[in-house]
Amino acid sequence: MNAESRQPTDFEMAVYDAVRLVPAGKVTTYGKIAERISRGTARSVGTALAKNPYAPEVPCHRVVRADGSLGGFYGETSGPEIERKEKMLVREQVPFIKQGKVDPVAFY
DNA sequence: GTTGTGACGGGTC
DNA sequence: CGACCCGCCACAA
Repeated sequence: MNAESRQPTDFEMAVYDAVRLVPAGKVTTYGKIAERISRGTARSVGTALAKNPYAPEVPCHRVVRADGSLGGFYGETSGPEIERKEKMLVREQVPFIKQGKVDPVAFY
């Protein structure tokens, strides 16, 4: 195994586990994940997902920011990956207020 | 133990 | 609306 890759910590495992519980057609926020696992905050959750070694096994694309913006995808805060993320959500019938913004009613 | 970084959140201007 | 600032927690060097 490469020295660059490391094993996920208990906190990160808890984050990935919580994200897996998010059903298709719904989204959740980084803060909600933090509250659900009762560990850390949106910051730490975002950092953990950024390293997400379980993608796409873990539907990290269903995790968005509290303001409805998509946040990031595959370590990219913007770019073609983000557009792909939005496409995936639309494909799962997730309601959008406008391009790049998810409807808060879809928050799980 | 200290410092810097990050896919955040809320508040202020 | 956007831009800016501060606080928050977890992690690596």
